[in-house]
Amino acid sequence: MGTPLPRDPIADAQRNWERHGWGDVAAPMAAITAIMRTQQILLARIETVLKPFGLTFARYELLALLSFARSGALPMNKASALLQVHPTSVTNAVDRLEKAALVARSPHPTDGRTTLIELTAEGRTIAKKATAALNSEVFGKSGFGDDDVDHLIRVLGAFRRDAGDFTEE
Amino acid sequence: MGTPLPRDPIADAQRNWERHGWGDVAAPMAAITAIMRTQQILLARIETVLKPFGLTFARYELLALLSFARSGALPMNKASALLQVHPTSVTNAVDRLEKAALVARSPHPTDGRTTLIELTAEGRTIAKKATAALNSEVFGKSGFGDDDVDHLIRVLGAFRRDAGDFTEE
DNA sequence: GCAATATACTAGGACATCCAAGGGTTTGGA
DNA sequence: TCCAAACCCTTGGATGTCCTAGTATATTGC
Repeated sequence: MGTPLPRDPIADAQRNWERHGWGDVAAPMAAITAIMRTQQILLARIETVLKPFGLTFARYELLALLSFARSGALPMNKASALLQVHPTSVTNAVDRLEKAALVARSPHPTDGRTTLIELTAEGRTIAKKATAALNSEVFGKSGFGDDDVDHLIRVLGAFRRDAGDFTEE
Repeated sequence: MGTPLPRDPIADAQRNWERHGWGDVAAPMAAITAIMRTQQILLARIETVLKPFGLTFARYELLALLSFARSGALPMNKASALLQVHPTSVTNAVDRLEKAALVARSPHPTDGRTTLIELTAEGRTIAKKATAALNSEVFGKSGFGDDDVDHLIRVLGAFRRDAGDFTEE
């Protein structure tokens, strides 16, 4: 946080790994560490853009997901699966979004265990505005070249598939 | 969390973006979302490997950093800068590592504002063992091909530089 | 049909991250 | 010299993530 470092700390770490005889895994270590740090930077940008809307990334993701659902509503367990987060994280996000009147809980018509989450009118409006802001301020200014974007999607997609996120494609 | 999805949720999101007329930023959105999810998967793997050592990734990073320091000690603000996290996060990590007797705080010899963090003998031992475990269980099995690793390092390195992480190189 | 198993959500706890503020130490300009 | 500004660390608060249990509802199998 703060001023730029004179040198890339991850490149330094990679050199340290090599110097200690772990040259065979130094590069993957550096790549993985770079992914962790890049995520941190991107998350900070996203949170900055969402803050004026009273949203965090976790809450925005849920809103965006709901806004694309055919019926406009989803069971919590479905949201948990699609967002790939723990069910309790969804409960947490829904609690806060409900308090902000952006979503509403309703009982599932046939399964008493299930709770449906539904966008309110205001939730839909906020979702649309927040998406527009993210598109113009973050996704539209990622700094990645088109080729790099394609490469990232392909490589990370294969990684996620191998990790068990999904099966097809 | 749990069973694989039948389809890639990020690819679905990308299609939704395109369907709503945001085709110009759909690909970067997908790439960024993939980075977020990949980080989540990698972090989970890392935490699993570190758990037997009583470490989290944040604490491990600090131990590893100290183990490469010439003097074996670093000021907290230096650690904060190199790890690229908020100073309070370092305070938090040091508190817990100190409680586990893996590091020790000591006053800076000439600057009364600064606190030095130093590895204990046990801290050094644990750091070495944890590094070996991560090397064999995570970095050595990343699933990324050599070319992909090089590409990630290069592309994410440029991104981090542009984001202001560091200057040279 | 009823008990055993499985599923869905929530409550409580451990950790991590950041921000805002506060108290102590140094530095630097008037 | 001396006080304001800058710097360093810690505390307290808000969020998010996960895990472990616990409660309620469904489904399955005998």
